[in-house]
Amino acid sequence: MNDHIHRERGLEQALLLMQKAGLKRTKNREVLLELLTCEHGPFTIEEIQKKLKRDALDLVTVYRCMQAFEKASLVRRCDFGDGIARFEYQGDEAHHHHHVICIECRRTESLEGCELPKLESKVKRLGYSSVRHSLEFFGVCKHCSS
Amino acid sequence: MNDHIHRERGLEQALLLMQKAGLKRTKNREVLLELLTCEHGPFTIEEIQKKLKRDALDLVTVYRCMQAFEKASLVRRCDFGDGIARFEYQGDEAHHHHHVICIECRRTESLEGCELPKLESKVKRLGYSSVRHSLEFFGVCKHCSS
DNA sequence: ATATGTGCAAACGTTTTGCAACTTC
DNA sequence: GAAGTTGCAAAACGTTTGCACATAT
Repeated sequence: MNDHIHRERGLEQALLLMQKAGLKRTKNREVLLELLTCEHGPFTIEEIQKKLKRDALDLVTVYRCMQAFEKASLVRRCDFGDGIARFEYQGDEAHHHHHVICIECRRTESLEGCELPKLESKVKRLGYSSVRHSLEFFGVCKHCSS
Repeated sequence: MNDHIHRERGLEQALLLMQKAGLKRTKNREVLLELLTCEHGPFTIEEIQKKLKRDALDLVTVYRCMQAFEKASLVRRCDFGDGIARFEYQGDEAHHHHHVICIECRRTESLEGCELPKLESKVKRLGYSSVRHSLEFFGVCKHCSS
């Protein structure tokens, strides 16, 4: 189906971006990028490893690949304030967005849109370069408050 | 001087709030609150302990007090994405604000103002309760970019 | 007198590092 | 064959927990 073809495209594109960044194409990285381009959520390192249990990647390998992917801007690191890093595929269009995190069950949703250019330019006026920001919402979701 | 008197006031008020929250007034907590009401920045646990070296608080004690203070809303926990918790005094007026963090030297500045009520209400419409958000800016500061 | 706070040591969970073997280009 | 990647074991890091002793109300 169309959907299936899109996924293949996404993966091929990711692999291309990866090689353009000087990273070698290995089986491990193929499997990792396949997962990340197909499933959306931000995942912890452990979640990623568990989802790939058939391929039995070492945890350390997942860590190192995520670091490499992050440096290559293939992946975005999300910090939800619980001391566990999460990663999310980030194609060529940056597609900047934020998340809502339930402080009880840690379920997450994506939030489209984000209008805070004022603060951003304030920061630049303060003399900072390479400015980026992270905005996360925390709350108790429907499932947990009932 | 006036400034000095203000500080005393701040500390007395903090101690009052602390006791109102059911926490006992101990020498350790006095010293901690004195530091937190006088100096502004968000501090890591280790920074706090080092600044109080004369009083030689155990690291664990600092951890536990900060937890207690956070629960009592005396202190705000800041997560700057480097896996190290930071704490900042937060008087009775919540005085909501954000920070700019230099991604090289970790120096921080406070940012007044914050207009993102739209996203906040979007989150509430999604069914979340007790919604809070954290917004942090990251960049390379003047000192580091030269 | 009771509940709360403290210091020390030891554990915890996530992440990083060292190194020898292996794979990609 | 040179550079980069992997798995394993071990370390590092910030943080939390258990427990006996001390202190505040």
